[in-house]
Amino acid sequence: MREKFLDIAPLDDANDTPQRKRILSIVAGLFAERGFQTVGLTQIEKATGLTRGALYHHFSSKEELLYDISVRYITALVHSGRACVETEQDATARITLLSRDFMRAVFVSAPEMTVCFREIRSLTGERREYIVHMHKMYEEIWHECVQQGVAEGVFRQVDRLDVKGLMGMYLYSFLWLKRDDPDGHIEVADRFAAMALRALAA
Amino acid sequence: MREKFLDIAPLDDANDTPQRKRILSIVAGLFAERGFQTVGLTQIEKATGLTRGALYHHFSSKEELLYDISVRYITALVHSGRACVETEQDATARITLLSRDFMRAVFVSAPEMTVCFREIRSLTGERREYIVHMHKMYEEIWHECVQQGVAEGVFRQVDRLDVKGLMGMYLYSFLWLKRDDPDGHIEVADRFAAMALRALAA
DNA sequence: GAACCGTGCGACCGATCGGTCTGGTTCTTC
DNA sequence: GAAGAACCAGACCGATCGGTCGCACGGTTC
Repeated sequence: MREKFLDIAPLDDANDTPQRKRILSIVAGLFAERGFQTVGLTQIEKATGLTRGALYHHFSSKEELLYDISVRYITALVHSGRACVETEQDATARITLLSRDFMRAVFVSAPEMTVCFREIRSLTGERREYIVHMHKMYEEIWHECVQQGVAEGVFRQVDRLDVKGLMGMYLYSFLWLKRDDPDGHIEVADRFAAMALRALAA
Repeated sequence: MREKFLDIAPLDDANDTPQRKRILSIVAGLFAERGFQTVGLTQIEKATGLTRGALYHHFSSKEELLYDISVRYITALVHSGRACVETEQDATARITLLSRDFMRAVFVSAPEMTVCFREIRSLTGERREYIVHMHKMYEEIWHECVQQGVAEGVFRQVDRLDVKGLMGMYLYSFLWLKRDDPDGHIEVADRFAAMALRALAA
């Protein structure tokens, strides 16, 4: 599946300059707060302190900005999700760790996550397909974790619908998670993990 | 709280003509599919078969279209939610009925629900406040149901965070619920109710 | 000092945006 | 038959949209 998307730059971020990163971070905040379509290039100019020419020196289109923000976030999430699965052995511990990892991602990358999940429709063609694909990849990580628990006998019979329910519980958090409490997301993660484990228990 | 918003028309839909309803339904589909900001008046003209003058005869602005779609959906949802609570006696039955009612709303009013939950940011001033207020009202219905279960002793100690988790599980469904299966949402509702009851059980 | 290059400036482009306005037609209701 | 609601046709408004282009500045390299 990956080779299908090889021509969508950038799949690696080796060509990331500090300036590019700075722009992406600022623009992620704008897109998250006001929405991709609402934010005009004039606002981006003001927020970054750069003019149009300078912006188009770093990026080839407004959509590329959106894609770069999204692809960096979702790729990092999938990678850290896989790392969680490899770290822990039994299904219960894996779910707990995945829970913490996701809430941490929501906490530290709230704007990027908001943009990545709410503005997919503004992407077109292969770029959109790839982000959708990565979303599915992440859900797959949870699905496999849950199925492992079923195989171990600690979870009841569970299918994709139950996993959708879990994902919803977690995803919705980007709309209400408090940003001022530096440890709040850990408590949320543990409470949600407890709910998930109760809902899945054999 | 209600009197605060009395000057936002329309709070009752007595002045709803068939044509207004037709326009709102079509536009809800457009907004849900492509987003409020993306859809221009030219597209609305094409989709409704009306010209600009005719549209502005029925509505005073594009934002009013968005508000009318949202307020009708969320008001109906809160009303039917309250009816669910009044119909059933014990907390378990109430949750089960609320679950069915919500999934039915997602099924029959998917575009309106999508618009109401995803395009709030494009509303301004009191209109936005009112829709946000109604969202809280709906969450309050669930919260009270859950607290009743706690008081009855059938649920464990539960707070707002757990309710947020439940709401997320349900809300997310508008993104993946199948529209072709006429009874699919009932199965989803019952499965989700079962998950909720497991997660809340004492 | 000439050539080059990464970076940035800002005027400018055609297209489209939401919204207004004039003028006229058809239909129902009193 | 007067009134008025519903609607059509479409020119027009100022503003803004995403994007392009030619040029300038400061360093490096030869």
